[in-house]
Amino acid sequence: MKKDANRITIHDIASELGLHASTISRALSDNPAVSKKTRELIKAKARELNYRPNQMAAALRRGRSDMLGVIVPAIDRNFFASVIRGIEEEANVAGLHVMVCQSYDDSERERVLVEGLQAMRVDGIIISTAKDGLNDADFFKSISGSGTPVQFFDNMPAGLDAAAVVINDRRGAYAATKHLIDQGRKRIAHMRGPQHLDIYRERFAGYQDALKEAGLECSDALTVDINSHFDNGRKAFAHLWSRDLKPDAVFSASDYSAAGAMQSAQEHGLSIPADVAFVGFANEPFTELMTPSLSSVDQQPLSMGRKAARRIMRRIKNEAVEKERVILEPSVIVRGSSAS
Amino acid sequence: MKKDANRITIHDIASELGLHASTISRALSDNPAVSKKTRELIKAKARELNYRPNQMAAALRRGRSDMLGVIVPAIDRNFFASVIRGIEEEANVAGLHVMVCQSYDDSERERVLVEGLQAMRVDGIIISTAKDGLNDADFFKSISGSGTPVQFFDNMPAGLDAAAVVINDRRGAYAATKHLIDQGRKRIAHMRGPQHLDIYRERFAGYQDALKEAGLECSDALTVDINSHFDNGRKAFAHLWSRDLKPDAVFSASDYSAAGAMQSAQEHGLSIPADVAFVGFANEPFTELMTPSLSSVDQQPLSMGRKAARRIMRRIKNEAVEKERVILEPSVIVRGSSAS
DNA sequence: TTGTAGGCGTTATCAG
DNA sequence: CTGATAACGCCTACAA
Repeated sequence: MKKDANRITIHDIASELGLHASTISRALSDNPAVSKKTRELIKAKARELNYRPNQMAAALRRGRSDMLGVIVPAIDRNFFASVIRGIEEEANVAGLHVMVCQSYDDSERERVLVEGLQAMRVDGIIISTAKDGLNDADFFKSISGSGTPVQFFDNMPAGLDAAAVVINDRRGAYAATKHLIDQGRKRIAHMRGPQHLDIYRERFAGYQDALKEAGLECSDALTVDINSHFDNGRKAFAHLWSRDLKPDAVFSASDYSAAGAMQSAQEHGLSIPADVAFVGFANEPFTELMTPSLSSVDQQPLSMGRKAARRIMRRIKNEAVEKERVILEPSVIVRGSSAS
Repeated sequence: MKKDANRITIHDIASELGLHASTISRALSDNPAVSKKTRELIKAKARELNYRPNQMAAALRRGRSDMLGVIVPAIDRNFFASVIRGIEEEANVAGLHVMVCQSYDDSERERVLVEGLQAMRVDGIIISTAKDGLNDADFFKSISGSGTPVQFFDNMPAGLDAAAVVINDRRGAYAATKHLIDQGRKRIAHMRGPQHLDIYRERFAGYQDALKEAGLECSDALTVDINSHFDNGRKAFAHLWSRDLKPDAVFSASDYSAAGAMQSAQEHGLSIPADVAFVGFANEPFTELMTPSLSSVDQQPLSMGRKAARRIMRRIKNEAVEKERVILEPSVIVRGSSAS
């Protein structure tokens, strides 16, 4: 019975060839000090024995793991999946592995994940923090002070001066609202995300910017709170529509809520976009599949992931602490829900 | 300047307390041999120094990493995201970490990922294989013969006798088709996935089963090949509709293709489900958001993930090689696209 | 060009 | 109950 490949070490190869383990190590890492002949001999034997280098041992010895940890609230949101794809693209060419973890928007779990990744000695952590409002800037300060570089993207704890790649949420919201104004809408409602989070406060502010600029009223009666879920958006629209001041357009800080709202509007017998126009946020793929298709704000997730990866990889190499924020510009994708 | 938490070891704690490293190790792993007093002292000091155990060193020493590797084609398909959630639920209670990787349906990349996970000495690999038809049963045989337990789910290389959790694709397809027949449909088309993959052959077979049972013809003119993408589904329907024999129902092996097909049907001025009814496969969340909402076959992804995790964890503990297949029963979710 | 030795941070086994 | 020691598999000065 052949020995398990997992258990085969450079020593096994060494003894089979009458060489020393250090030579094997050198040959396998293409150290020019070893002669071409023996190197090829060694590589052939390694293949024959189905040898797999033990990454943990190597990592322990070298002091780095060549692993990047990524923490996102949930991988089934296309935004996060795309960011991860961007990260992987960059990391893979640099020979780094990517460990993806989900916080499920639970800050407690998030802490456990961060500590777990640190325990694995990942070379760096890329994270969009949980949106339950319970995460703690101090915790992240202590982490980045602890030797593991942390790179934020999208969402991050308020009041933290750290490396981040974000989009200009305010401008995105402004542009979305402006687009609705340009379509002649006068009573534009906003379904806004949790206001304890920067990104949603910014989106609310951008919405207000556009209204003010156009001299439109910015009434509480046109604002409703949502939590990014479909059913919630449905209820939010019903709520909005039950008030005296009926909107002729809705800008939602979330595609999911916008989708729910659209469905509710249709159930109210409203025609879209004639009676009410809709714009969402995140440009999830399903927005294209709806009838009518849902306009949305694109957040450049791929580019966000690539930039985040590049930046943290630079920091890993330089040991430098670069704290700037990279700010990407979003764009409004106009579809059937807001244009005839 | 405080030492980086990442660099703090049990030796640092030991010297600060005038104890030996082995005592620290025991205390931190709650070994009852150490006195309550010193244990608490040690734990306090560990917290104070912000100590993080080095998982790699521990893994190296113990011979296991407490990590599970998961490889899926893409994480942004809700089916896979849900399976992963199921896996995480089970793994986390057992104290295992989950490393998620994406093959992007590229068998070459998949091999690299498998080897990478082996190099990390993950305790086991859970995988749904790439659908490019280039994966190699022999490769996986050699892997599972190499000491790393491999647990398949959903898709796997043909002709491989290995542990797997799958759904009864044939029954799912049968039930979906039967549902359409029960709605009085006579010319039911099938948009079928790549026939080099077991799962899609099974779905095709289930479709044929239902037709035969009902005495309906199973014509080539009602079959069209798809690749699970939206645009492709669109073209597929246009193609189908350009033929002489027009279908009055479509069963698609993929939700994405079904969605594209529905859009194409609407562009042809057809009314759904009156003129043509649709049923997809996978029960992606967007199916509910469409107008009309798309009927689909649910694959029990959560349960699939949980079962896969439980089974591989059993194998890891027992060192036993259990090769049975677990087969889950799918169910048809009837929505507006196929019922009035 | 190859061999030797030491150590990365833990844990398991022996002693004491 | 605690201390000493060796080993997990690899890498890297340094020596030969």
